[in-house]
Amino acid sequence: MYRDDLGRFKEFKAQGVTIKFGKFSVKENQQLEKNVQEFLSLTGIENADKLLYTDRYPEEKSVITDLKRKYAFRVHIGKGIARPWKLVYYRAKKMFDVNNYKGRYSKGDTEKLKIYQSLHGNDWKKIGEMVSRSSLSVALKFSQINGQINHGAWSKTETQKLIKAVEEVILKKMSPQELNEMDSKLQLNPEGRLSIVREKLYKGISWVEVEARVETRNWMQCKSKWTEILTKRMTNGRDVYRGVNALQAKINLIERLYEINVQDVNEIDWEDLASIIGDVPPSYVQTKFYKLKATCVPFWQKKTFPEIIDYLYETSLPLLKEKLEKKMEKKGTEIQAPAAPKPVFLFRDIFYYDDDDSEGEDRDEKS
DNA sequence: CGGGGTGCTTTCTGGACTGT
DNA sequence: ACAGTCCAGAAAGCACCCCG
Repeated sequence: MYRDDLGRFKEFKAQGVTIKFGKFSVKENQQLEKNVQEFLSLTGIENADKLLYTDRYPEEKSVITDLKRKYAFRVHIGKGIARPWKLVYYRAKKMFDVNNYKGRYSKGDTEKLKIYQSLHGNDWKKIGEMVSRSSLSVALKFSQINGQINHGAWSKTETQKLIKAVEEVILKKMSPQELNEMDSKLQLNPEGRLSIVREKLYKGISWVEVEARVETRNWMQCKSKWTEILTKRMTNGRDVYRGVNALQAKINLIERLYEINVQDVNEIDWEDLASIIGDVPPSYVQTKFYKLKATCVPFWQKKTFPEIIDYLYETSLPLLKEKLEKKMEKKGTEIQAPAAPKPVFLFRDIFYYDDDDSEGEDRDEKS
C-alpha cells in the first residue's frame, strides 16, 4: 500500500466505507471528473491533458509538477473514492485521454497500424501518437490483426483444436495436488469419469495460451467461441432460450433484477442469475441481458442502470407476460423448467472431439 | 417477411506485473 | 514513486438466418 493511501483509507474506515475493487461505478466516475475539475481550478492548470499527460508539454512540465506537489494532487483526485490512489490516477488518465474512445478503425487505420508496427516495433506510445489513438487501443488492435488470423465461421478442425487447447490449458493450470487427486481417482476408476468443478470451465483460463495452441484465431475469437460450445454442452443441447422458454427466462430475469435492486451493473452476481435461464455460463446471461435492454429500452445508452430496470419492469414485463399467455393457449406448448446448475461436470461431458458440433449434436434426452 | 436469435467482431476497462 | 506492459474480462455492435 502506498503511504499516501494510509490516511485516506483510515478515513474511509472511520466512515464505515469499505475499499472497492473492480469496475468503477457511475458515481465514482462522476466524482473523479469533479475532483479533476476542482484541482484544475485550484491550481490554474489549463486542462486535464496538461495535468495528466505532463510529458506532452516539455516546457511547462516543471511548473506543473511543482503545482501538483504543492497542492497534494493525489489526495485531491482521490477525494471520496474508496480506492488506492494509483488506481484512481490511472482511471483518470484513461478518462481524460483525448486520444481514447475514437471509435472504430477504418481500413486505412489498420493498414497504417501494421506499417508503423513493422517500423517501430511494439512502441505503442509512439504509434499511438502517430495515429492519434491511445497506446492501449493500438496495442490491443494490433494483437487482433497480427498473424494469419482466420475470420468467419469456424472449421471443424479449428473447433476441435480449440476444445483440445482449452482442455490442456485448464489441466496445465491445476495445482499439483489437484492433479494428484485426479490421478488417483483415475486409478480407482479406469472408466475415466473424471470431474471438473464448474467454474474452472470458464473462469481464469489463459486465453493467450489457448490462442497460441489454436494458431489460426486470436484469443478473443477463441473465448467467444468457447462460451458458445460450452453453453451447448452444459445444457446438453436443450433449447434453453427459444420460444416460450426464452419468454419465461426474460420475465424471470427482469423480475429478479428488479428484486435485487442494485444501483450499478457491476454489483450484479451473474453467476447467481444464470440459474434463471438454466445451467449456462454467466457470460451467456450477460449477453442476453444486453440484448434485452438494447431491444426493449429506447435510449438505453442515456439511462442509468436503475432507470433501465424500472423501464423493463414497468413497460416491457407486462408485454412479455401477455405474449407468453397467448403462446401458452396453443396446445402442446410447455415451459421447460430451467435445469439447476451443476456444481461439477464430468470431463467427458464437456471435452469430446468425435462428433460434429454444428447442428445435429446428439441430443441426450435425460428424463 | 419480419423479428428474435445466434455467431462472430470490435472496442473499452480493470488490475496485476515489470522496470527504473 | 512512478510509468509502462500485458492480459483477463465486460460491453457493444453487426450480419445473417431461421422459423412462425
